[in-house]
Amino acid sequence: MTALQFDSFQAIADPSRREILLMLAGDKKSINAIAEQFDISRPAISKHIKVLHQAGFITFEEKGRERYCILRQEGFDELKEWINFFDDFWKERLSKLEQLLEKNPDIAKKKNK
Amino acid sequence: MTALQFDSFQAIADPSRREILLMLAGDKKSINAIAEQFDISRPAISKHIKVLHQAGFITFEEKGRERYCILRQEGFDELKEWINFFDDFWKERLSKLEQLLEKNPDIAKKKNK
DNA sequence: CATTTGTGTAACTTCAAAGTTACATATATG
DNA sequence: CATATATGTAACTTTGAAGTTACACAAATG
Repeated sequence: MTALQFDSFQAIADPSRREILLMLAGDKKSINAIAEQFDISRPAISKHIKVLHQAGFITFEEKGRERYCILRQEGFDELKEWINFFDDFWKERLSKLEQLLEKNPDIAKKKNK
Repeated sequence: MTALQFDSFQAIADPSRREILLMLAGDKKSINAIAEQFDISRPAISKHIKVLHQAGFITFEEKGRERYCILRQEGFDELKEWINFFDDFWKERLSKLEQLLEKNPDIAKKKNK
């Protein structure tokens, strides 16, 4: 893989990684516990975990030889802001339309050319 | 490319495609008008547009030989729901903590072991 | 009608993501 | 201490995403 750098958008592009995040919303889990739920090999999961960590979605809690993965709220911030931008865009567009209709109520009446 | 299928998560994983979406938030734009803003070739942009369309982020408005790209609100729904799921998760977690603190106000006091 | 313009796509190349197996290492356990 | 367990990682393979160039074609324009 040689993951140079993963931003949050790339990190969640992979279905397995999204699946892992969902699992961790239930509870923190060890790498092996996560790997058990998948058909792919344990090292493959290990790499996915690494990507999620680099992208800021999870932190670790070492417990002896086990490493527990824990969801990290801040990892979702970039995505949330991105979505919010477009959300605001739609809202603004709607309010502009409403203003327009308020001033020109006749626009609402369908005109055939 | 031979894009088999692109879900919305994969669609926004590419920086150029996110850039295109931002551009379209300003106004609808023809394929060429979009391509002009990028260093990559026009066919490359054409493919990105195709992906964004397949993923539901944009629609087209044909105008003679020009094809205008228009942002489509529904394209963002899947992402929004995904983010909302985790948002709710954090909120619920916070409210549970608050409930706990309300019943056991002494937990808040730092205890050294 | 000939030419220019806007776009789509096929064929190809390159590169990195995602998976694998094999091995290393640290901790836990009998 | 020997073994089992949990994990990381190097080396390698395969696949598909992203880019390119070349070409096709329909619509606009002189």
